[in-house]
Amino acid sequence: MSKPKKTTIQDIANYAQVSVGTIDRVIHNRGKVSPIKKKKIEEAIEHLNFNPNLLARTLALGKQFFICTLIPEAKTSQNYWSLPLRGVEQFASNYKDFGIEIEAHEYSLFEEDSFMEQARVIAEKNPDGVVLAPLFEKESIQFAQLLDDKKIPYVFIDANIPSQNALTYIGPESGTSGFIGARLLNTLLAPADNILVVNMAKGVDNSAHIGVVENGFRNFFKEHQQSPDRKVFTLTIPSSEESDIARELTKFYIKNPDIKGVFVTNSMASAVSKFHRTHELDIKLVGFDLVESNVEELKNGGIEFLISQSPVFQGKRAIQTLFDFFVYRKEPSLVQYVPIDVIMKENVDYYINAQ
Amino acid sequence: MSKPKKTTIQDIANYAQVSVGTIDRVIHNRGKVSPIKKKKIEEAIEHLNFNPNLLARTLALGKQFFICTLIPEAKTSQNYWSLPLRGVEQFASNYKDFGIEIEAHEYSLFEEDSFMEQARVIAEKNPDGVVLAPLFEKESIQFAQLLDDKKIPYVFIDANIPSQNALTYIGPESGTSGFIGARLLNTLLAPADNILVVNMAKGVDNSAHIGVVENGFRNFFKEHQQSPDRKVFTLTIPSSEESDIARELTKFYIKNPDIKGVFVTNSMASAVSKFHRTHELDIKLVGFDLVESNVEELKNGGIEFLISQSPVFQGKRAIQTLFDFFVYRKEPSLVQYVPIDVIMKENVDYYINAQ
DNA sequence: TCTATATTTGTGTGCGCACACATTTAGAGA
DNA sequence: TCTCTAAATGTGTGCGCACACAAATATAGA
Repeated sequence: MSKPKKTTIQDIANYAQVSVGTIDRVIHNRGKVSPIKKKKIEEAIEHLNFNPNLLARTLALGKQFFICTLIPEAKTSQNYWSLPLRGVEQFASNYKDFGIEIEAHEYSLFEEDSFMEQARVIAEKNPDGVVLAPLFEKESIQFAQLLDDKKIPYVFIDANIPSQNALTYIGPESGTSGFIGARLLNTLLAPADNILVVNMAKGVDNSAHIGVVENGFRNFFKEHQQSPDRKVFTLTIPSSEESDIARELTKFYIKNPDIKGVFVTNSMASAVSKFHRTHELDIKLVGFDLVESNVEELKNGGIEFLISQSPVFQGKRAIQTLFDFFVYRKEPSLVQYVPIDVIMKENVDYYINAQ
Repeated sequence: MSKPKKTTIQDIANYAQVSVGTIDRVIHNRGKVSPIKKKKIEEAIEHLNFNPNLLARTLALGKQFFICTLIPEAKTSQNYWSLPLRGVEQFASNYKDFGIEIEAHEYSLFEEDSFMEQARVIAEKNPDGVVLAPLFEKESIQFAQLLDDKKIPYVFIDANIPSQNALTYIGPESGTSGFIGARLLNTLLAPADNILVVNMAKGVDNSAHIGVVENGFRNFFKEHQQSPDRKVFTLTIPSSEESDIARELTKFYIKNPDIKGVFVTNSMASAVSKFHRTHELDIKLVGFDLVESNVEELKNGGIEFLISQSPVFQGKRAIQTLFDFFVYRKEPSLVQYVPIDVIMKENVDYYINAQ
């Protein structure tokens, strides 16, 4: 086996004729070093292509990084929000010897208070970093500012609030998700078929990104010539209970019996699909996220396409970004868009297995 | 910051009242240890939940892992085969301090000899592991058996030869790729539209996986009711030169002017697209791989869908599998299918950026 | 010129583990 | 009971680095 021995601090010391202590000083910019030796050392580093061994460094430092996550609760492993968490844990377990410690906190998507409470708990713990899914806009801004004050770096995942000072945003470009949804639905429909967009949110006002998705969806139809007969409706349901959804859909479809395609802007498309099947409605459906119930409906044909936004990857990347920031002092780019996957019956299993 | 100190060998030593040397013996199963102490130590390990610190272990061992890759040449960074290589290098650079060393070897997709020659070179170097894209079936089997003899573990990527003893196969389930291609093309066409499958290979006989893709494609139409008027043709072109392709297509389209959709089973869909555009043919096109020329045609509308098989991920995973095998003695599963991504104009940029 | 004090540089220890080697203990033979 | 050897266990060193502390050198003040 070829052994191209890595160059070590000691090699630099020999080459530059100084002791390792001095080298340490120039590497970390601490203490005083005479300009002459400093230059000599820098040359040696350059010449011998020295890169500190991260293992040895980490071992010597013995630092611990304590990171808290604050994302919606995932009651079962099939829930969407278990996926980013899985990514987080995957990375953390790979790097546990580097001293990464994760503490997961959850909030309810339907209770702003639960968000605030967990935010407070986290703030008291003074973590080294925070991973945040800022789905409640107002409360998230408050929390972000608190973290700013405490100089605790945080990253947003899944939804972005560009006005804040997050280290980075990792997630989809929401508008494009909507746009792609429109494109997919459009391939399934005749030119004049009517379309319905279904939003589910307690108050869309405090979850701006849903609006962004719908805008993206509508933009597709603005950009592409449409039959003047086609209409695109919106229905907002302030709940994600199946019974509520069924009631609102019934009400809507009675008034508008000619809907041929539906786009659901959150991960509850399965509820709509079940309604369609129950009432034997032949309506094409496009939704979001590979949660179990959606996958089931995808496989039985109730949903045509699901859009997935690399949830596991988001979690993984979030921790990695913080890790690189702590260990390498690497400043991430402000926005890290993730792949927007198009999932259908035929490729769904590969996604589930690969995560 | 909370500091849940990891338990170390020394902790075990104190708890079990033995020296670290003895613990080392039971952990690595070397030397003799009295049953009594052995049991005590095992209990301590269990009780204190001891996991050896991988950093310290790696540092102490100072081992180097030398891995060779043998995949088709990528003349430019835009070539498909630069992507798995990128994955390989990404992983290797992340883990360089763990002693991973990569040497990349290439062969020409049109010269079996170049494959054999590089195989020989690699064999002489006695690497610790090999990553192989076995696109020439006969030669790959030869090489695989040579590696078997030398007890050098190897992994297949992108294409599989199940009869061999590869540590694992990492890549798509090729049949499904074809099936998905069919599904996508089908959504774009009217029920009776005729379809053409284009293969490009010097000899399809020595590249079995192309046949598998086409079979998958045709299976879709067997499984789904078709108009009896629809015909699915196959055209095999023994070259990937644009001029050859144009000539063969001309010949074919003159005889069969009613083709409405084309499926190209390798990464050369762009050549077909250019032909279509030149001759103002309105034919829907589905192909493989995010190579630059394909992306261009995708964006200008000449290609409707591209199927991508996580090329970067494949490379990354290949090295990771070998690494885990060496370091943790982890036996991978025989087959690791990767996601089959559906790419269209709207989401293509996110893929390119995310890799 | 000789202290007293900055300034600059060098040395030693530990991080957690693997491994060679030293030391102790148990068992066999006389 | 004593010696000799094998079995069992303990100790010391190094991996490459960070950091506290010790040592050496330069500078200023008298």
